[in-house]
Amino acid sequence: MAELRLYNTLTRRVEPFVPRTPGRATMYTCGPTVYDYTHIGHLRPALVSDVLARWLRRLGYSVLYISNFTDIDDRIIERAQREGVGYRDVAERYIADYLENMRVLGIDQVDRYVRATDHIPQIIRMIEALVERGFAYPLDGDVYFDVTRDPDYGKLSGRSLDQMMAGARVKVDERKRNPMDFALWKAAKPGEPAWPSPWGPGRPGWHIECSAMTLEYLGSGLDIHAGGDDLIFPHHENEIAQSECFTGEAPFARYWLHNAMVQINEEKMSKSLGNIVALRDLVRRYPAPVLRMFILSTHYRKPLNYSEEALEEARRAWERLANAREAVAAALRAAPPAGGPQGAAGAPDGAAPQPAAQGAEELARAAEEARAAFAAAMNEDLNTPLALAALFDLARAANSALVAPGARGASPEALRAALAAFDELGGVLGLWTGATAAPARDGIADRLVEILVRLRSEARAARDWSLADRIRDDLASVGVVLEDLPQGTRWKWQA
RNA sequence: GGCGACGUAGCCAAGUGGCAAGGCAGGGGUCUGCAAAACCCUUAUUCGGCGGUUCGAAUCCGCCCGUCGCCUCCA
Repeated sequence: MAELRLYNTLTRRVEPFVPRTPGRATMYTCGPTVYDYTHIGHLRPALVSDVLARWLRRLGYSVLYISNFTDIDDRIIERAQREGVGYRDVAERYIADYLENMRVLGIDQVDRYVRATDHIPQIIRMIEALVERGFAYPLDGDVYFDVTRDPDYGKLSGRSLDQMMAGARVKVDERKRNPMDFALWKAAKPGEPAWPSPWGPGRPGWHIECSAMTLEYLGSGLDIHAGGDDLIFPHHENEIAQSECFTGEAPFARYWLHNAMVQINEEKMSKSLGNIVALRDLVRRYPAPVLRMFILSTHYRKPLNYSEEALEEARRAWERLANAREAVAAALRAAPPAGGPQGAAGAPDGAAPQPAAQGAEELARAAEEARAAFAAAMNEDLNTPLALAALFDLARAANSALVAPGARGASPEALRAALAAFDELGGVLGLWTGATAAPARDGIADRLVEILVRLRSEARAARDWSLADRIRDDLASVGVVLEDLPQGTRWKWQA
């Protein structure tokens, strides 16, 4: 199998993934600052990392994946003061919102979520060491990192200190040694949450918590550090500077992965622009796989424009895959035991050596080709749009086999191979989480639908088309879709 | 002003030197009581524009046009 290759922001190239320790992969993905509801922009890095972790695990890596919440920050404090509640209340509220959205979306690869405020001692120790070694300096209760002490400063974002100074558009704090020095520790103003420190009561600066937590759990030289590309500068640049100066080792992280922004009306979606689409609203309107499909339909390093039309298109595209998968599963359920043990759907190795029909061989081969194409796409910098194309090709092959003349297109063996490919490949992308095209197995609503479907079948048998159509239309109005097949009527809930 | 990314059919989107994947939408056909789903055929002589390199470029180089992002909190 071809090796995994990833685009590394640090080198600006796609390069082979060679982990620090063979067979093991460590990941850290920057999570949100929790001061407002999670929006679709936050979903992209979380989902890309989720799929990356799934793929690494499928490739056989032992993965340790950490993500974080920045739960102390100026905006959290502002919000808490505005609402008259504690900063912790604000953070907890939005952490809960984030986690609930991740749960619904099947984003479940993170081994451990960590919080800045749970690592204050580590952060303080790190700052102390940086001060002792002359990389940082206290100033009126703050502590700043001296960027001129890091000769490599700017290597991630590809800019030099000179350029930054020249292009600086911010009014500089005159007290700092250099305009680009950034805060490691911020002194508390009266009434603000604070932790005791050698420099007086205060709180961590924005970047230090990620360095402290990354080093705490994954150590220096971790494999993959990911996040949105708006974090390249200053957040990740500063993480690198403070971490490498602290440990004396480089690289702090071997591969830096950055996803492009989610846009809306060709403009970045962000809280400051006030154009966010909250996930909590979106997940009520679209099944998880559709939302995953929407994100994964564009390569992670290209901007993704959000629109209702794009979401509807993703819904239809996903339905095509789900329909094909369900058709294969249904055919397998209806298939004769075929000499294999118990021959039920999903029965392992029912390898009865029977001469496969021509079409069946084609389907089995299509399943193999889908696996190969999918793997090749994923290995080439997580090319999920191309990986999806492999699934669409499989869907066409499966559908064709199922309508082949004489029904000779699909042996149980071939069907099992196709279903396994659908499940495994689609599973890497999380396309079968939550809602499926298959009717649920229980629930009073389902049973009532089944009663109506049976009544309609009787009406059809009696050639009472007006009654049959009325039942179908009425069911459609409550979200039930009917399909009359030669074998009988199939129904499902509208995705 | 500095740094960077991108510009492929009606729309979305792969493809980074050898005759332009896939999806959605559209058109024609098959199947169906009708519909849905599905299948078959069809929809870019052309890849923002202009030059250049090459036997050959969407793919490499230069310039131009356009869009977006970062440089300040941001996934």
